[in-house]
Amino acid sequence: MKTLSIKDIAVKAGVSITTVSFIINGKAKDKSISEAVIKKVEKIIKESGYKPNQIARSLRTGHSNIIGLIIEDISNSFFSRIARLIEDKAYKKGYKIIYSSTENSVDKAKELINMFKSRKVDGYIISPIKGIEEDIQVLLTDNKPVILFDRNLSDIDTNYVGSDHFKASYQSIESFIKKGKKNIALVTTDIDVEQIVERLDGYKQALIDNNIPYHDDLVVKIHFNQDENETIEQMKSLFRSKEIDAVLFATNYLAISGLKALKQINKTIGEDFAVIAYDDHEVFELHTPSISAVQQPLEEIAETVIQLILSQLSSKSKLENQQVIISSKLIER
Amino acid sequence: MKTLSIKDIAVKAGVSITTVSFIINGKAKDKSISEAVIKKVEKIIKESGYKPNQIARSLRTGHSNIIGLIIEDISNSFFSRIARLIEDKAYKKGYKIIYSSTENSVDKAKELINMFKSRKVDGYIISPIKGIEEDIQVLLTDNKPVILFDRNLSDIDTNYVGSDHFKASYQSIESFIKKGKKNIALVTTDIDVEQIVERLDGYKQALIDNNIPYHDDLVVKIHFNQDENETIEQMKSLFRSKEIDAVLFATNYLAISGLKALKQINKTIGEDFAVIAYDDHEVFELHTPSISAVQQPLEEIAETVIQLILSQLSSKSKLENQQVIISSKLIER
DNA sequence: TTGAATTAGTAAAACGTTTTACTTTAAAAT
DNA sequence: ATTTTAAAGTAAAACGTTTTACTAATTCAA
Repeated sequence: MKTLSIKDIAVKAGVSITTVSFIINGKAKDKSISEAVIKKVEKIIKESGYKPNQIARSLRTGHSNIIGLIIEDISNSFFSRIARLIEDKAYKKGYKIIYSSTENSVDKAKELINMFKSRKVDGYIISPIKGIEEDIQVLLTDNKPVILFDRNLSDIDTNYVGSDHFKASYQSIESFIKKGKKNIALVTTDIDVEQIVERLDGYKQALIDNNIPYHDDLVVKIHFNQDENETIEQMKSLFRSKEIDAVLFATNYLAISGLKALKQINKTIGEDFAVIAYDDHEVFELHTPSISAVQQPLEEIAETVIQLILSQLSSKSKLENQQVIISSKLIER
Repeated sequence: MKTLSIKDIAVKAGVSITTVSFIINGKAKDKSISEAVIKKVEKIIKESGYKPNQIARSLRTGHSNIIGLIIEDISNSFFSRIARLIEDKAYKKGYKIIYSSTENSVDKAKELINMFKSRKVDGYIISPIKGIEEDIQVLLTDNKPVILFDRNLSDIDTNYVGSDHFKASYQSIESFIKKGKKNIALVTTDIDVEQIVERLDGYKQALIDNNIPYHDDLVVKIHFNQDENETIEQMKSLFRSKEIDAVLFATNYLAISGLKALKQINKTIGEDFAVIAYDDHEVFELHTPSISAVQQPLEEIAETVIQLILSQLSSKSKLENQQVIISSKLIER
């Protein structure tokens, strides 16, 4: 069964393609198509189950009602939750989301942007990595709405939604210090993205402000994408060799690996060993003892992102760029 | 800056559009375009950064190199992990994935199928729900490759990849029985999908085969999409009111809620109260005590799905439908 | 009663590709 | 010296829409 085209409908209704198109797009009134014709055509459309070919439509109009979402890794719960929220909200406004993971590869990120571009997505929501500034700039000069989230790119002047990573990190370390911790470690990753750097800066600054010397060897940078077992080994050696009494994990998956490491060396979390994870995760609430975590307000972030992009999409004139910083919450458990 | 079209390239190179098209599509040799022209055109393409408009391409060719993936909920780690694996593998073969969540709504699922259809995706990977049989059948009569996974639809004759839910459930219950458990509960959901039904059947059959009477009130069906707190309350009343010594959770998110419930009523898992979760999750490994789980072989499932769909896509003739059942593993912790 | 305005609708161009069927020139075969 | 074949390339149709500019018929105004 050949799929129906607008032409088939036109023929069946005995009117022109133009007329059908006007009716489909709600412009019938405007273009003075009679009520009778409208009814007749609509009936035929309903009965036949005709659905306009969006590809043809996009080719003609230049837009797609699709928003591209580029994230680091959909299997990371932070991103998958954000993605779900964004998808939900976009869907309600008639937009679809295509998403794809960069896995922190600059090449893949560039490729994704190109793919989205050649598929004529209407806007971009990107959790960016360094090295794609140029590509994003091209989108901007092309007048495409771009919203960065989670991480900012300082060289790029566009919209950004994120939380205050510096502050959250700073406060986490301060909470350790208030509890009398002295040897506070930071386990982070080696990827060079603003949000990770800020977490490191917050760590450093909190130490300095509290007259605790900063020791390079208390900061472990785990190679992104490395095998988890290796990560666990690295952490075990950190936890064993140093007199650490507290550790901040800069991402939730690092914290999870960290918990595994601690379990393996039978080190218990408690009075003399405190832990905070960045980005909450179900594991932390259920862990015994439960684990404190920096909780980013996912719902708010998603809401802001989608609201920003939709207002860009609907406004004909270029809106002013906005930087929205939403506070994180330290959930002490 | 207007975006470049194939025509711009043709003009710049002083050749016809046809020639450029042949070169782009690697048909230059075939169509006897001289080496010199090929080189020249390729150089211009490289320098100008021209990327073919995929929309126009799709309109003309009728395919998109996009595979649609329809799942229940991307924020569920089972699905997000599968999605990531599928995306990865598809990507390597030059296919992109568009995914979207149904949230177990028949209407949304139908809408998604329609959206994918009107966007001319080349194939469909669907974790289906009851009520969309007709829509899937339409895809099939339309000769589109469809792979169902995780759950099968018995009315539909197409490809399916999944694990043996009946068996895994059966074995889980048997393992309880071997440990001397007598009052074994099942916490499941009320959604009417084959995979959930099979888990219930496995539970029942294992009891029967071991001469343990089946009690209706040991099976709790949690309403899908209901607020988690309500779920937790329901579970608390189950765990408190009955003399239960073991419980199988039919999904990982139910198990997580269950663990929260247990924590709230201070019931500890151990000698006289055993737990198994269906679908593994990081929580279970790290929980104290760690929680046994039925582990579906995600990698294998993803691999099989993608391999099936790719072979369908590349073969001109209709291939025979395959039902691939991959065994799950009960991880005893 | 004529010209203007309104109503109801349509023909055809355009979006950017791919692909079929064709042309022209040169080389090879007879 | 003619015909055949091969090499190198191109014109134009087609994919399914949207949209602009148009026509024809009717009504209205003066």
